[in-house]
Amino acid sequence: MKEGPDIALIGSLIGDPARANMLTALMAGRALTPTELATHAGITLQTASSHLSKLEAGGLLTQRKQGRHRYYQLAEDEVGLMLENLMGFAASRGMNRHRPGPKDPALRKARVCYNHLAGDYGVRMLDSLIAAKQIEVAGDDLALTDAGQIRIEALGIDYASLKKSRRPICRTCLDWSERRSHLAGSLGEALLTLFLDKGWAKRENNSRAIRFTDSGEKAFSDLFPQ
Amino acid sequence: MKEGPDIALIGSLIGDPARANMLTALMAGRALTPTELATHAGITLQTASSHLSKLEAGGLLTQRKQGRHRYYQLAEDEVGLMLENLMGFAASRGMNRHRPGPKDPALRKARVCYNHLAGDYGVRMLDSLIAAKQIEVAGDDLALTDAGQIRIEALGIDYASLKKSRRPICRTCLDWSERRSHLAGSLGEALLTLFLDKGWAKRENNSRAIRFTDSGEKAFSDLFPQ
DNA sequence: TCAATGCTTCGACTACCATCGAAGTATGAA
DNA sequence: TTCATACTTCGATGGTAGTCGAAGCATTGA
Repeated sequence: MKEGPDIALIGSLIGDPARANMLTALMAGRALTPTELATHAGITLQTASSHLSKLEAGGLLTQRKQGRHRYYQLAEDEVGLMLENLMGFAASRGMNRHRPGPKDPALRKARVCYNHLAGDYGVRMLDSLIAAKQIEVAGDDLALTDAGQIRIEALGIDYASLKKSRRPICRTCLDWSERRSHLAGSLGEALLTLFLDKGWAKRENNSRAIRFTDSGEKAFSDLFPQ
Repeated sequence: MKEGPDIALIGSLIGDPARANMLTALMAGRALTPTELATHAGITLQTASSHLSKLEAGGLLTQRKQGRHRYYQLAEDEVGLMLENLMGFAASRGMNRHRPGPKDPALRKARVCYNHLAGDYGVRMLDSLIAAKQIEVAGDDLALTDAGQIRIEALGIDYASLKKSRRPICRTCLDWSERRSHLAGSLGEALLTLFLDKGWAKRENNSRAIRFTDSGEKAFSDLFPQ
């Protein structure tokens, strides 16, 4: 056995179906009680309690007591991202139980993935950019075209500062509800920041869902026609 | 409860320590044989074979046959990325394997690895041989010096027949309980055989543990002082 | 043809863990 | 105080998966 991070520990935590169901339920972002999570997972409260303490000990969940309830939620954003990544991978392998993606329609429509836009809107945005030849596909990689550069500068995004960073400007990120790629990288982040700054959309609190305003919907459709 | 990609399936694949070790070993990018992977994971070939077919069925690995060897490697780049992501997460949580290796103290002290001596005693033996300049370290490889050759012949090991074989005489093998190298190769095998033949040590049955007799302990310490 | 090597399959064993009933603890309400 | 709710802990059970020995199959080399 070599040195290195213990992926087996995390794997075994996620590997139990009951625990995986609870984690999936918690990915909507809301905090849930053991009773709720037990029904999500189809197990009794005692069993759920045992699972939850293991997940907490493993650093995946935190709990807070409130009256006689205990609320569990994902420990940090990082946990949600790690799970999202796993789900994307699983979905790409056709490892679906029933219907991929979050149950919550709001999450399915638009949500934060890492720091960029995911969900139906995220996929549509990338499709539209490619169709307009502002982003080019080269194998698994994406590249911003000259037209694309002009376009994002017109939107008020500082291309020079994106270029300066070591991070890739455009990257694909597999969307686990849509099973298709959306736009990640520093440009993905800059675009989401733009939407939020312009007031076109805002994050739901305690959730990774993003809600577009009416004017935001319109602006988005104009910018990224289908 | 039933929607969403099946992260439990992947989790359980990664969740077994033996499989996690194999995957970690394969993250270097090279294709490895079942035999190699078995030693990496510290399990027998049979067990490794069973794990490998599960990993292949799960889409994490592919194999190709080449002569009488089978080479396993990560199925696609995506798999490596997913694992890297997991490792990054695990590392960020400080989830490093705190106590690697077998629980059983006897196994930790001395055991068979492949066909040579591993565990604390295995590491000590190699250290001692290097300190006595009977084995030379050259990068990842080991070489028997002239002094070493004389020494092992004095012990009654037939150097000529070792030389004849195609197998390397000295090889390093990473010790999964000690996290350091011990001596493998035909010399490693010959030395273990010597210990067993002289009655200094014997294999516990139904285990890979090796138990040294009192006289064997003494002889070992004389031969390989710390 | 025979022997050696590399690997898989089969069968049996064992250890672990998820599971749930029952009992115990904590909080809040009547 | 007494009861109800929410949850945890304990103990027992059962199923499953990891493990290895033995045997079988395939390839290579002599």
